[in-house]
Amino acid sequence: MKYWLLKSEPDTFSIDHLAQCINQTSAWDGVRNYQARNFMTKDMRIGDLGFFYHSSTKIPGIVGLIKITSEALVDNTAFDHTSIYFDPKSSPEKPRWFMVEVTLVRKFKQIIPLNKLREHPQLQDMLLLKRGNRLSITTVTAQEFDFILSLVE
DNA sequence: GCCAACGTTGGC
DNA sequence: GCCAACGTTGGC
Repeated sequence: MKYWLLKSEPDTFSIDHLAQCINQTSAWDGVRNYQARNFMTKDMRIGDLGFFYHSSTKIPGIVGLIKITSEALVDNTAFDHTSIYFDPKSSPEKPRWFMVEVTLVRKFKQIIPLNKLREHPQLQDMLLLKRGNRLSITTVTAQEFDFILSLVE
C-alpha cells in the first residue's frame, strides 16, 4: 500500500465538493503532467490512501483523507472541446491522459496548514515541502503519513 | 500581483 | 539533442 498527496485548488474542486458527490466519490480528472499521470497509471492501487491538499488559496494545507477507489481510467475531459482540460493531442484511440476515482475517508476538523507542516523536522524531507515543488500528485512515506495523521485531533 | 521554479515547446 | 523562449504553478 502506498500513500499519496493530491493537490487541488478549492475554488475548482474542494474537499467539500467531494463530500457532496454521490458516494462521496469523484474522478480526479484534469491532471496534465506526465509525472503525475505516471503515478496514477503505474503506481497507484485501489485502496491506497492520500491526503487532500488545498493549493492556491488563503491558507494552503492538508484538509482531509481520501482513498483511491479505481484503477487508472481514460480522462475523457481531454476530448471535450469545451473543457478547460481539452488537449488536442489526446484521442480516444490513443489517450494521453488518465484519472483515478477517489473517495472521501474523512475531512479533518481543522486544516493542517502548509506553514505548520514546515515546522516539523519529521517532515523535512516531504516532497510537498521541497523548494519549487509543483507536482499535483506526490508520494508520501508511511512515516510521514503516520506522523501527519498524529497531528489530527 | 509578483516572481521563483519548473515543465513544455519548437527551432536549429 | 540542445536550449532559449514561453507557459504554468503556487506560495507569499
